[in-house]
Amino acid sequence: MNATKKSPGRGRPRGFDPDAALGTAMILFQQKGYDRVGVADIGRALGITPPSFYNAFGSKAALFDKVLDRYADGFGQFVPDALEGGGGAAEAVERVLDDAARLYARKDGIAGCLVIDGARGSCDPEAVAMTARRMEQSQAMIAARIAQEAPDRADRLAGIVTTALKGMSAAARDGAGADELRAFAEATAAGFRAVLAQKTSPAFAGEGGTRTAGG
Amino acid sequence: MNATKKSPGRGRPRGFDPDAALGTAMILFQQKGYDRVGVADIGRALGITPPSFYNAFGSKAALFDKVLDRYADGFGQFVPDALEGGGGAAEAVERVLDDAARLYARKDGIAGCLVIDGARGSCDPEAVAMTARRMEQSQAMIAARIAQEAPDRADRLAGIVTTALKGMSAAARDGAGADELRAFAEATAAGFRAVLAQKTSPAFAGEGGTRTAGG
DNA sequence: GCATTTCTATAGTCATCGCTATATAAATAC
DNA sequence: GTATTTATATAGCGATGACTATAGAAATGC
Repeated sequence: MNATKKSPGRGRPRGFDPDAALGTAMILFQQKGYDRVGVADIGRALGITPPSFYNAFGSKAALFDKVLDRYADGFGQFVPDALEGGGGAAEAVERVLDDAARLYARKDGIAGCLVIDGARGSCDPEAVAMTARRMEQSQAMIAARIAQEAPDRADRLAGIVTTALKGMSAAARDGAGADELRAFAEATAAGFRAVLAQKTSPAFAGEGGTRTAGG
Repeated sequence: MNATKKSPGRGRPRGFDPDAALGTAMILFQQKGYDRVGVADIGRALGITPPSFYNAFGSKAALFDKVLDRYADGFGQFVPDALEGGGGAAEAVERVLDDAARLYARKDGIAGCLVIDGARGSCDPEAVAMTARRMEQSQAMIAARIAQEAPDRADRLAGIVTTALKGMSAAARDGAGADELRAFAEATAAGFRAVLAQKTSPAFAGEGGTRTAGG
């Protein structure tokens, strides 16, 4: 069942380190996205051939799943860290956005968030579902923090934050620099603070906004 | 050179309408994204076979290019329309964001923006470049409007708007409803207004922000 | 040494996809 | 009518990608 198990002693030992391979694969997935990384690419980067790959990881999708776990425990940890940093919900959200601005900016060919954009538009529905599940978890964490101050609007307010993160991830992948991302984070944080301070807003009151709805 | 030309009279007439086919293809590309739409899918939807497809459009990428043009003249027209609607730059941007919130919400299986996400993560660099070019044009339009009030910060402020649009497009594709998108648009518009009102902000003053930069 | 276990390399399978070679059908020009 | 032009259908090409069948190499247990 469990792939990437440690070699227990008997049999020919592995010619590569599966744990280090996860890091290599993560870089590839972040640089190119799920579909554009082939098993042959990974094999070339690791110096192994397909049978070794499948013996260690089971499938490309299973490797991606493990990479996502590793990503959540490492790079993605900035979200819970920022949320738990003290202050009010507005300060917590501001930290999340500001950290994302710094972390999403391109560095060594890597930009944006693997969970948000690693499988966006992918032809493999399995990979898409894997990222979607993680994204829901992140949004739930953000909502839980906001719920401490605005329990009835927590989901809606958390949606604002995750939508902002998606925008920053896409913009970073499209070439936006750290300064540009920080400007967006600052604006969004200010907007979030304003919306949080409102008791209710037109957008929270159901369908009728200030403008007429078009076709 | 010019594909999708009108049949001038001589020769066997077309068994389908290339102009209507553009609309069908646009729907497919919006629903599934560039990579997940095969030439066979389009042929099936149009009731034609590959030779007819290639005779009419030249290639899948060329068809996508035409679809993007049609999209910009139709659906995408809301951006210049909203920008020219009068009022200040803040009001113009608010209209852009609010219209995007309404238009990006899922309807008949279509969500988000074809230019922003139609070829995101695609394996075909040609398709990616086509969307990137259009995105730059849209950002330039937004920047031109903002430059009427803040010429020295127009590009940076326009980047805030396009990043917000990318977030809304991604969120819509991920399942966000119109209400959720409108809440984000409202927050972003408020934040944009606040940043626009500032003479300068930390994010515009170069590298040093309010928080220490980490690795 | 010998059997067992595990990993590895070569080579290839199978499906998919963008695209095309060939021949045929349906229109106009004369 | 015949020639010309254009679009069509059948069938298949060439490349790619995920994955595997087979056999051989390198470790341990006895």
